Amino acid sequence: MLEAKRTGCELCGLWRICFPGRVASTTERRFGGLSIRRMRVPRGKALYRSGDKVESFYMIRSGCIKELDESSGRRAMLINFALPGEMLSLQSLGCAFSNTTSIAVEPSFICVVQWGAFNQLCADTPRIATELIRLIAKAGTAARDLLTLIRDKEALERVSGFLLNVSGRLQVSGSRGREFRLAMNRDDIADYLGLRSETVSRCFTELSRRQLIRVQAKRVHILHAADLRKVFLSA
Amino acid sequence: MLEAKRTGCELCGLWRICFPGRVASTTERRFGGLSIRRMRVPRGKALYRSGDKVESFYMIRSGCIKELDESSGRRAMLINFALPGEMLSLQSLGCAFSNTTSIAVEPSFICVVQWGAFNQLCADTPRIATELIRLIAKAGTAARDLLTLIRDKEALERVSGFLLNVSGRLQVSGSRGREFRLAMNRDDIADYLGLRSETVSRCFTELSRRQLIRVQAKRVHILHAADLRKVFLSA
DNA sequence: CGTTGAGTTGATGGAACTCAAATAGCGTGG
DNA sequence: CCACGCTATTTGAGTTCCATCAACTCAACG
Repeated sequence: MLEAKRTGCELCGLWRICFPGRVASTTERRFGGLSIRRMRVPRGKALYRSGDKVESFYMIRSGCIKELDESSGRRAMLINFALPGEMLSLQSLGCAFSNTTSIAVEPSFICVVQWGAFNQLCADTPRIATELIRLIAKAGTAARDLLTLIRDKEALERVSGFLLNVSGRLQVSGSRGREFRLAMNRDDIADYLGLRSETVSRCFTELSRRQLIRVQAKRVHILHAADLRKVFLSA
Repeated sequence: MLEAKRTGCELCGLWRICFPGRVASTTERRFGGLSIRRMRVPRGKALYRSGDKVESFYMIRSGCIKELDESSGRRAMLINFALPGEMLSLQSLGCAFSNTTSIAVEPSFICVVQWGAFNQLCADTPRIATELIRLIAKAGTAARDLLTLIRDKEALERVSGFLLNVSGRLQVSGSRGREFRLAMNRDDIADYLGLRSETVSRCFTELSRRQLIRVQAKRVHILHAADLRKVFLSA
C-alpha cells in the first residue's frame, strides 16, 4: 500500500515512456494516488503463472522477462521477450485468469500496477481509458509481429530481424542500440524464432562472416544496420 | 441511419453469439438505438483497406473474409480467416487508421457497427465497455493461435490443426463441424499456414490415405477427429 | 471438344534438423 | 589468482522435410 509519491516515478529513467508512471504522478493528488509497487525478480523466477488470478499488470524497469504460453496442451511456447520500458500481461486484462506465464531471463526490476485501482481511474477519466485500449490493442500486435518475422522467412532473415527488433526496442528506452548484451540464451532465441539453437548459432556466425555484426557470447555489436536490414527483408 | 429495430438482430441465426446484436436489441429503447448496417461483399472485394480511417467494426453473418497485413513492407501476409459469427477489425479500434485489409474469400454478408455510437454506449455502460475490452483481448489471441499452429509444427500437423480449428469455429455458429466446405482455395490455406499449395495438397492426400478425412476439392469430411487431433499434437 | 484454372502427383535440390564432438565461458573453491 | 568442472555455444556430418519446377488430372464452361 504505497502511495504514488513513494514510487518516485518522476525520478525513474523510464518515466517519459512509462504510461502508468505518468498516470500515477499526474493523478495522485486528484484521486488519492495510484498504487505502484516495485519489486525484484531473480533470474528464472516467475512473475506470475498461467492460471493465476489477474490482479495487476507490470512494467519492466530493467532486465528481461520471457512470456510463455502454456495453454495449448503441448510444451511451453515462447511468445515474447519484454524489455525495459515495456508493459506485460496487458492482453490478460480482460480475463479473470492469466493465460501466460512470465519468467525472468535475468535478474529484473519491475513495477506492479494494481488493476483494480487503475480500472477505477479509467472509469473516472475517459482519456486514460482510451489510452489503455490503445495499449492493449498494441500489445495484441506482438504475436502478429512475431508471425511476420517467422512464417515466410528463413533462418538468417529471422535472426537478422530479431537483432534489429531488439536493437530498436532498446533504443526506445534510451539504451545504445548498436552494441548491447542479449539477456537470453541461444535456446530461448531459438524457441522464440522457431529454430534450433545450433541454427541460431550458425546464423550469428554467418552474419559475423559477412561483417554485419560482431558477436561474442551474449554481447552483440551491430556493424552495419542497413545491410542487416537488407538481409532481413530479402526473401 | 437505420435504427436497431430495422436490423432485426433478434431474428438473425447468429443472434445468440453476436455481441453487438445483443447490445443493440437490449439498448435501443434506452439509448435511441445502435446503428447496425447490413451489407453484401462480393468475392474478392475489400471490406476495408490498410490505411482506411477506422470508423466501424464488423460481424460476419455468412461467407468468409480474409484479413491481410500489408504493413510490413513485403508482400501481403494472411493473418486470419473470419468465419460466420466472428468479429473483424477489433484490434484496429485503438488506432486512427486500419493496419489490415479485409477481403471476401467468397460472397459474404456482414453487419457494420459504427464505432462512434458503440463507443458512446461503452462510456454510458461500463458493463459493455468491460465486455468490449474482453473481446479486443480475445481478438489479440488470433495471431497467437496461428503462431502456435505454425512455429514448431511441420506441414501435416499444421494442416490437421487448421482443419480442426475451422471445424470447431463452424460448430460455434451452428454449422456442422464434421462435414463442411472450405471457402478458401489451396493457395490461401498455404499462405495462412506458411506452406506451399502443393504441400497442402499432399497433406490432404496423406490425411485421406490415413482415413482421417475425406477431401474432394473444397469439400472436407472429418472422419476421425480424435486421431486427427493426435496428428496435430504429435511433435 | 478445346480451353482454362484449380488441384494433384512426381522428381530433385536445398535449408534446417539431428546427433555428436569440440571449444569457449563462467562461477566456484582451493 | 588459477585450476577445475559445468554449462553454453560453436562446429561438423548425415538425414529429413519441404520448396521448387514440371507434368498431369479433373471439372466447369463456352
